[in-house]
Amino acid sequence: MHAKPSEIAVTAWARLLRAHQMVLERIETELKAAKLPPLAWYDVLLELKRVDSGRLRQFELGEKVLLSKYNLSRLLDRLEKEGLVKRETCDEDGRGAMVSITAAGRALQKKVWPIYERAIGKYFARHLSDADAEQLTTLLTRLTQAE
Amino acid sequence: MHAKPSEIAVTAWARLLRAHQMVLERIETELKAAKLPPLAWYDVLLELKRVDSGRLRQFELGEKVLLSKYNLSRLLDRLEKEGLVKRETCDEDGRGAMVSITAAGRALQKKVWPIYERAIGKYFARHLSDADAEQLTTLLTRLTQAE
DNA sequence: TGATTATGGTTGCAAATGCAACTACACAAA
DNA sequence: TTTGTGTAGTTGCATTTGCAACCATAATCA
Repeated sequence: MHAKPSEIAVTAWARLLRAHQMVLERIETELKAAKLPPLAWYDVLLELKRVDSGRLRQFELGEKVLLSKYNLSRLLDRLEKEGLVKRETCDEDGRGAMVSITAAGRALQKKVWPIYERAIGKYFARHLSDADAEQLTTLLTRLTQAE
Repeated sequence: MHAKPSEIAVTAWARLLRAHQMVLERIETELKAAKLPPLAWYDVLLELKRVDSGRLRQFELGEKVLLSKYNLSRLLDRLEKEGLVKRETCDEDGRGAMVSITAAGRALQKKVWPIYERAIGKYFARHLSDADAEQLTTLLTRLTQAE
């Protein structure tokens, strides 16, 4: 059974929704103005770049970027069409696909980051001290802990 | 000019994205399981219900729920088709539309709330003390301040 | 082994979203 | 009055999302 949330908590949730919407919308607008692709593209490229091999099983990638599998499937279609990632069959698992980042993908990630970073500064970080940010991280991390 | 955000801040932003995605997805799933409409519907109904008159100019509503005008326009089409809101022409401004909540709209809002509330408890509030929630509210509110 | 169930991934179709262009009215200036 | 500019809201079209059904392989178990 789950207790009714306190009013305070409900307010916090409402604020989370609004803050997210507002900041994200501004950042996306900034990217668009710079003729860059949407954040989801960046997100995928970053997760791939982060691993040494530059490759992930599609479902692992999906877990990292929190996308439904059909959504990810089609996002990868688009990225692949642009030559940013490559899909290969997976040797260990006949069902699976390995997704790897290409040189063009790495290049795009590098190109987007400064603009994205600036936007994070402008619409998010500017309003928070480092101590604030740390606290926020702590609180939010609690929400994503399993169960 | 805007300073580069600190690493701490970037981490906080990343966590905000993930926490939002995760919690929202769970809550929406809960609503769907209860055969209820998506949160956006609730959001609109709630804002209308909140004002004494039960009526708002469409653009005011848009500001509250942070929806682009075309998106709101079509969301209202759907709500109106379901008899949850009513659009009337605005006497004071010939361009404008007044949106008012109907009895059915109020009823739906009332019906959704307990399920939504429970879900907030289960996927959000449960992880936070009241003090946490209050802090979170403070931090997030800073982000949505004008400028 | 063979039958069943679970997992990884894709796809057809319907609904929702984003963009840009549009209508209609309001307000201001000349 | 006319002319120009800004604001409220809608709409056509292309893209993206969501759902449900699907295919293929893996894993489980009798």
